[in-house]
Amino acid sequence: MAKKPEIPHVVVSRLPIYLRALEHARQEGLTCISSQELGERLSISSAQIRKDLSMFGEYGKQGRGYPVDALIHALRQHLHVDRVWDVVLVGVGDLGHALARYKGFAERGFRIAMAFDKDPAKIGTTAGDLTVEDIRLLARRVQEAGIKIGMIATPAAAAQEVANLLVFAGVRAILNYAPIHLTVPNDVRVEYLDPVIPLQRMTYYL
Amino acid sequence: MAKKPEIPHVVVSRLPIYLRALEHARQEGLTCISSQELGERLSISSAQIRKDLSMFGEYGKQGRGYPVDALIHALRQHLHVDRVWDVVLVGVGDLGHALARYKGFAERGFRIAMAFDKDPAKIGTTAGDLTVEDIRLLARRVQEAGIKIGMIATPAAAAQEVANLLVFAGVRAILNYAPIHLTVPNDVRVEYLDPVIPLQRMTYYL
DNA sequence: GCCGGCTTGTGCAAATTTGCACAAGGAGAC
DNA sequence: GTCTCCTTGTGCAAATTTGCACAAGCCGGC
Repeated sequence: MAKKPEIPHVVVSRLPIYLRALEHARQEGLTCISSQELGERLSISSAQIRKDLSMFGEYGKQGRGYPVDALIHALRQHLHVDRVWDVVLVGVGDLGHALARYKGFAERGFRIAMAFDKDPAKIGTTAGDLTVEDIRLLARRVQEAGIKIGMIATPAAAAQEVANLLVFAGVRAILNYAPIHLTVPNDVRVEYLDPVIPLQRMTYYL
Repeated sequence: MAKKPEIPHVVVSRLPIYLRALEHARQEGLTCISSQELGERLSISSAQIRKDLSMFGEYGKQGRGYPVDALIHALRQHLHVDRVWDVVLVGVGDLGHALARYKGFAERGFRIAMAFDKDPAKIGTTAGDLTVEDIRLLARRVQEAGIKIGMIATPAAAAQEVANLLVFAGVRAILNYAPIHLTVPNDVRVEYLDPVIPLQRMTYYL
């Protein structure tokens, strides 16, 4: 299943956006949606959407558009979110707490299964419905649970070290809230969510 | 000052990343850094970095690299973060609180100047060092203060309405944490920070 | 002053990504 | 059944983005 060569990453990166929009459309009661309608909702050209979706199969019906339910199902399969992924959270400050309590993860296929911190004052306290554990236990706990996804919500100074630990524990995908670039092995993916970066991208145009 | 035609957005979008890395380098005491060194730190090719930077002027010195201080200064100017931007926060739930208390904004040129919510139970309470105000006062307050940047941390259902309100109040750049695409006029920029999107981008490869 | 070692800035080519435009095909009206 | 309307999937061309490779240039050592 060599996927990278087949599907360019730009396309993959748009799929979750399509999925989210389709789920909104379904909630509105739509059963079928055209690439044009979807494109207008997302400010993406309809040709782009058709070409992207055609890489995974012919889900559309000429004259009607795409059946919403079937397409949601197909996208979930391709994105591997037709299951629930356990996630490990590291760093339980303000942001970590907000993440632990955020309902949006569970609704869309992710479950924060464990939370770690290195501050003794935090260990043993609760975050959402989790008990914060000692980061020294992370490797074993994550390994045993087979968790593949980590979220880093620590200060920048600790982030690289935490990343190393996560990789060591078997994590293959990291969502990094800390404002720093992480260096990881090639087979580990990182996505960044430093809020200042998008702000600075916008001020360029102001 | 027609900037869009001159500098492609892909380039602009990398500048804040460079800036952040340069600030880290400076903290380490580096006064000069080569495109290769910077590229290795960011997993970006050195040619890419040289080409990006060359669009703004010739800051580099052959044989040595780029002077860190001068380049930071120049990037800040081009990104318009050589000043402090006031930001208005809408939605003071868990996430909104975390944002209001986050120190990283102030350190890098942004100040959350006001916070609004529509829940009467929250209005008047504090978030960080702000007092939460009634969203019905938003338009006037934001307009008077001349605030151009907004952050939306409300549930998805309210986000579009809030965006409309912000635009009406004169906001020209929106950072949207709600998991929904926003439709705004062409001269308004939006950046998205729904954490589930990057997670789903990564599970494709797991 | 001259030489060797690095690094920049950039012309050019390759690769990737987007968008146009249309043949093919399904659905409903009558 | 036939006709009309609408939308998909895609070949091809255009536009954008990346990367190579090298001349030009600065620095420190001798």
